[in-house]
Amino acid sequence: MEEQVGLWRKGPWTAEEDRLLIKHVKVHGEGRWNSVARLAGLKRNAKSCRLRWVNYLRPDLKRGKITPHEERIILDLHARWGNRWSTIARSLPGRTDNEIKNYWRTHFNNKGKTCLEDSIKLKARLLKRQQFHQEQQKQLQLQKNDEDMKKLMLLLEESENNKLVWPQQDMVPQEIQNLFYPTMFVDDSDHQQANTGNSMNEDFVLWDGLWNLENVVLDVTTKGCVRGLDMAAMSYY
DNA sequence: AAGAAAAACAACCGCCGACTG
DNA sequence: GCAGTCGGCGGTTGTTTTTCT
Repeated sequence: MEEQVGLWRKGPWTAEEDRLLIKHVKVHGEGRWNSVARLAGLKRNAKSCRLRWVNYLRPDLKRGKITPHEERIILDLHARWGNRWSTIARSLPGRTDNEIKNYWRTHFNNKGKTCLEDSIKLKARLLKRQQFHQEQQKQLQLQKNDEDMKKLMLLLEESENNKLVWPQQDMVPQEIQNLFYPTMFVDDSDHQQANTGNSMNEDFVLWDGLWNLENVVLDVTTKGCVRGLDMAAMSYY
């Protein structure tokens, strides 16, 4: 058995190896990884075959970046479970334990770095994100202004054609009111939506909280380290 | 534009628990 | 009860890609 170990191929998988493994699993299903190599004609050991399938070839895997929503789940579950990556992965369909583990290590595991390094990097990252955020807001506002102006021109044109007059403000159509006095018509339901609604609003709420965190974090990092999840979470933002 | 540093990704290793003969 | 096998998990390392200076 020992002499066979030397025969196992190592290193990156080739497209042909992937094809053989996929074909084998399609026919025989997952499991019995020890026989996979023999049956599929692969020079890979059981562990390597399983890992390749689980982490890369499985059809239900989700590709692409970890979303902010997934990130929050990871943070939350890591606070609860610690490094139990497979447990965390079960709450994120399409994501593997390996992926989550790598993501955590890259973004949150700052062991061994000094507080000064943390604070400098944090500051730079915050500034960058803040600039990006402001730029995004500016673009949105410009776009909205443009649309509003078009709407307004249309309505005015319509009014002129129909010779409409609005002698009192309460007779002004709601659309026109909104264009002129948008802030006057924000009601509570809007705020509730901001707290519980779509991801866009959720992100704004999150950002607001995070910008406020900046001072706290920088203050803390000058006095000493914050340990555990909080520091990890903050250091990312 | 180029080199350095950081981030992201892929894969291996050792350990452990469950299962089986 | 025990040894061997298998599958799964978490830690770690190596490689590639992206970003920064």
